[in-house]
Amino acid sequence: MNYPYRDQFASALVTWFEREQRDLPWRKTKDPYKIWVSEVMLQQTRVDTVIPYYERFMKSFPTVQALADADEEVVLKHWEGLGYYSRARNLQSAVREVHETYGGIVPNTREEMSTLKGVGPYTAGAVLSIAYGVPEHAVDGNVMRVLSRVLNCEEDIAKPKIKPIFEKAVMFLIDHNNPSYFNQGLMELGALVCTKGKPHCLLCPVQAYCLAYQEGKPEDLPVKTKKVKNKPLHYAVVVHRDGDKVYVEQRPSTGLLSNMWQFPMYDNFIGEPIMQFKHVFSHLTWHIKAYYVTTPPQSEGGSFKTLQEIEQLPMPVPMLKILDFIKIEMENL
DNA sequence: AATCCGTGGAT
DNA sequence: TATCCAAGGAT
Repeated sequence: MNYPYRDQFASALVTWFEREQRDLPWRKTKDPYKIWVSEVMLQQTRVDTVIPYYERFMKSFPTVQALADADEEVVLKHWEGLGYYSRARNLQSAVREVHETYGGIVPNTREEMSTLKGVGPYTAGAVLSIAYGVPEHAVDGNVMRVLSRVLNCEEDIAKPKIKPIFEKAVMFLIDHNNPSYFNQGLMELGALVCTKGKPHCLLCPVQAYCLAYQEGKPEDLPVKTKKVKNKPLHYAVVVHRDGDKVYVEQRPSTGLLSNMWQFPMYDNFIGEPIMQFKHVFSHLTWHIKAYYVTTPPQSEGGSFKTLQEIEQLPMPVPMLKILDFIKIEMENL
């Protein structure tokens, strides 16, 4: 590293974070378990979205033991609407591992943490630094963007080989007196000041130490290529009704929306749809036509349940839309 | 290395 | 409307 502002950068960043940090629920604690839960929820998910989920989750599962003892279905219900549902299953699996193998104490080394399901390089570093004060890197999307500017890196940060470079950079820059505030400061700076569109350089505490700013083109960074093609899929979702009960089934334990509940999905169906809409995922789009029938389902494995029972089951957002519709429909019977 | 895995807000 | 993408990880 030939970056000349190491100590000044770290000092200015930590001082700024002490003064400007947002008041967030998970910043009221140093409980490693609670920090861990927050970090998993925050993966690829916005702060404002996470807050109510985090509050509700902590009321129901305030400790490692509480989450370890919970039913998976109840945990998934708490995750409903957050997306990436494998996070919830992996988190509970890992928490059970901590409960059984580590006596309920979240391990404080990267080696041990990294063995836990759903804990990757970022989450391990975040928990270690924030909860335990261990000087470990926690490089997320914010940090990639901030460092690409501070270090004036013109490489394509979408390339997998770049991230380890920034992890080494953090280990070089990190404030050993306050790894927690250094890492959080880096992320907070990316969220509030060093934003992706037009960064607010006039408000930046490390403007004087930013190589891209010195070059006069911080808004041209980072360079990031990517193209994800979204594949359209057409489905018929059929609501089989028998009296006051409706047929629901659980999705497989692997793949898209694993273990979530749904109304049966078919490639095609004859009749007049009660509603139709599209639901966009990261890499595919469901084009849904929903149908209402009083005939038995073709599929097996599910069962007829009342709406009150169905409301207790974790369902993905597109199924919740259909559920809302038939709730109104069946109230009028 | 490239894909898969959700959702909703911002532009 | 289309695109990006937000405190990533698993395969």
